[in-house]
Amino acid sequence: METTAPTLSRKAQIDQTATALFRRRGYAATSMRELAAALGIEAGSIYSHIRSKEEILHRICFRLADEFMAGLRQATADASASAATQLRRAIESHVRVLIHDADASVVFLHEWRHLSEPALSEFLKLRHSYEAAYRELIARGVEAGELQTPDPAFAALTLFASLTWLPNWYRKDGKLGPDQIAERLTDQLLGGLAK
Amino acid sequence: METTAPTLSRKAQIDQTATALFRRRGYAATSMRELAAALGIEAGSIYSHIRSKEEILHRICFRLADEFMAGLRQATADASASAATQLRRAIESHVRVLIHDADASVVFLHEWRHLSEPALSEFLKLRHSYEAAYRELIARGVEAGELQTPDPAFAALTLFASLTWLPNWYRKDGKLGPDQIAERLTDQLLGGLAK
DNA sequence: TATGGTTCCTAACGTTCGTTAGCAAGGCTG
DNA sequence: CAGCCTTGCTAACGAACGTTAGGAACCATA
Repeated sequence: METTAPTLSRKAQIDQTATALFRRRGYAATSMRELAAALGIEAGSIYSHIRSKEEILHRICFRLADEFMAGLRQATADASASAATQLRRAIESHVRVLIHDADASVVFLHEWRHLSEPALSEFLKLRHSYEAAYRELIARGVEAGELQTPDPAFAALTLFASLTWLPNWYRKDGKLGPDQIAERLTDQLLGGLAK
Repeated sequence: METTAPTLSRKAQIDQTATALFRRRGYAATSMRELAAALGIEAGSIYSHIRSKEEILHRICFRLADEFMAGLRQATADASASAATQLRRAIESHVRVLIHDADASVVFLHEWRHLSEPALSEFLKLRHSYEAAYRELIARGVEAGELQTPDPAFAALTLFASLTWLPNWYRKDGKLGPDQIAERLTDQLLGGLAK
């Protein structure tokens, strides 16, 4: 099981370096020669490991989509938990992914538009279903009286906004951990919260 | 006064078309030939009106910075108003700019990083002072007991997040106007609000 | 009727882009 | 030791990039 890891090693290294560059400079403004220089090799050499520049972006975006989706599924797996609890768990999971994979998350959030079809449509479908699940979670919580908010749709928007903005200010050495951030978000945006 | 308007007409048209393209495809991914095609002319012709591609971006970013700054100054001009009232007015003004100049706002929010020095540093300084003013406004409101929030710094972050996210969902034909959005933001993010 | 400003064209410049072909060195596995 | 896989190189391809030069209409004002 450890024997296949070195096989993907260089490719994973390319993904990781590209992720950092895509985040800092943007996908379109990052050239393959820049990426190669950051890796200490020549531009042509990259193509021994990947098929195209967009393939890297594709891999980043869909890997993160998988991580976010998996977190959501896990958070909502326990059907006996209240909607508010499921929501808080989902937010916690989302924040954890954002923090643990910060560079890739930013690429996922902002560079997906440079995907070409049909990957673009597939990506947008995933994103839509993810957001819809959150909206439904909030609606169920409000309906059950576990959450209070004057406008559920508006609360959902504010929630996504805060989650998307998080990588802009989060510092690893800050005083807030994932759980505390998730708690604050839930409290601040959704009034009460039933355990 | 109307005679100088036609003089700038073509240049303004270039700015406007470029703004829409920069928003949809990103600055780096938008070519001068694309921009020319959208204008119905050849690429070289653009340079009768502008000096460089970056000059367009520069003009967009700093024009919006001016608009946001002017709104903030106006909202805080009345020193006799409470901090909470000044904050609500500032948010209202910000939302109004976002909605009225949606394309340019998105470019302002996301494409500024493609500015080169020294414009980049100048831009960041403006942005920092703008955010600092909001943080101070919130702090003053909390100190005066007009606003309630468990964590003022966190509330400021959530506020900027919601404002930045707004162009992503706002539709002109939606049911919420600028004032209602500003009111909801203030209420949702800052507990009570003294008139 | 001359002049100057605005507008746009064609043609091309030098550079950079993503990508490919062909080859070679090194290491692991049979 | 043979073969394969990984890794990287040099050199170059065609395309696209931002930008410039030089010229030509058009339209206003003097």
